[in-house]
Amino acid sequence: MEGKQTRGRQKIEMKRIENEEDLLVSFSKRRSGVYKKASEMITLCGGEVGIVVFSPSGKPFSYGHPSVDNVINRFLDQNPPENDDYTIQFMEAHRQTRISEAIEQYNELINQLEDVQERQKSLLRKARRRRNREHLWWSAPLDELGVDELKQVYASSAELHMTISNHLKERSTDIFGASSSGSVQQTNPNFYANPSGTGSYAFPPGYGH
Amino acid sequence: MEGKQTRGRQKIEMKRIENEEDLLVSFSKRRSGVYKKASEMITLCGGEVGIVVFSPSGKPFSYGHPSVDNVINRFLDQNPPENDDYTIQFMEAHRQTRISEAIEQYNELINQLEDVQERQKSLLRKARRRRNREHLWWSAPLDELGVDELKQVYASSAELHMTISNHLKERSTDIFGASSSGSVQQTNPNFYANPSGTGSYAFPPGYGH
DNA sequence: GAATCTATTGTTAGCAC
DNA sequence: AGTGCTAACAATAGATT
Repeated sequence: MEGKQTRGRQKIEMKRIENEEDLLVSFSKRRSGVYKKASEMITLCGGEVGIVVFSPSGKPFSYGHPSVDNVINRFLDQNPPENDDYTIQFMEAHRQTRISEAIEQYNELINQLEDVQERQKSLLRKARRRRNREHLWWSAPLDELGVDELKQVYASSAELHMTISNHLKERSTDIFGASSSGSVQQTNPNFYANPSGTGSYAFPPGYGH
Repeated sequence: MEGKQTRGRQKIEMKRIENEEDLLVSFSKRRSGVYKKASEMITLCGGEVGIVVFSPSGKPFSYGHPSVDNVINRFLDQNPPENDDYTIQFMEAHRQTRISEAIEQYNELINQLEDVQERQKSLLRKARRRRNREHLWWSAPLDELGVDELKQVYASSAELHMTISNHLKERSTDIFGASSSGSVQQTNPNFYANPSGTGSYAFPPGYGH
């Protein structure tokens, strides 16, 4: 019999927990703690919150009110990251690039296709998160483009057409009159983008707002 | 002189704070508290975290390690929402729709253009969040499509071409031989999507994982 | 491993700046 | 709108079941 039943809460150093087992337990507890804090905040003060957590082993968890997706989408909607934008680049590429150059870039892209295959699968999954109400997003810019830009996009759309045509030809289909026929044009689903930007780091473990 | 300098922390009911001023202070403090808890969790246990908060007044805040965007993107990447997907719909629309029907739908869309103008601006902002490495996302599906699907997309790309052509014509440009010339085709940037899905609610204020 | 316990550390309501 | 104070609450490390 000791004087006390437990040692109670012990002070711990704010550094990574060495013991892997303690670490896992602590992670689970503290994750719940974070959720609870967030929940209390919303209950007391209103507003919305979305939390995404990856465990040390990479397993994803989330909490949100009204829902994670809801809050995240609202956030992304309000935070156009900067100019590392797909659409901006799409438009800029066409603003600054002649058609012939665009075709060149397109050809480069085709050569890179295999290299980015894995990445594209990821992107496809990302594309999946678009909601019903988000249809037409890439047609929206049309109304905001000037005539010159429209011309460029026009050329680009032709490239898309051509790309698909090539896809079809490569699969040896003859739907459009084998490989000849008339109206196929130069096509590109998209143009060029940066080498692969380094993620912009924002907040270190030290916290702020 | 009172016996005590302050009343210290008081117990409060877990319901929305009535006094608006107290509410704002509490929100600010508790938001910091949530950040700190998350920060400690990451420091102690590793892993990643992203938190997005909207204040009662709608102002956005965020905290994340390594960065909000980084974690959010990783999360979205691992959580393909379901089948409310833009790309899936895009593909499905072309899988299930004849070309003539697609054109019909396209015409409907044109008529709806003004109605969805505001929404499109939002979508444009969303599109902006695409990163450099995410270029080509909408060409990615090409490799995963069957021949029949490709044919549909081919028709769709033609519609896009036509759409742009119309845009140009409406602006009375004569770049492509005025309004006649040869290679313009039916075009549609995209097809149809659902009326405007209701957001899927996931987590009520009660928390879980 | 997840739930429970408890002494102890950590968080924060109310108030003032 | 954020910071500092301090007493009173609340979260949790370590141990147990």
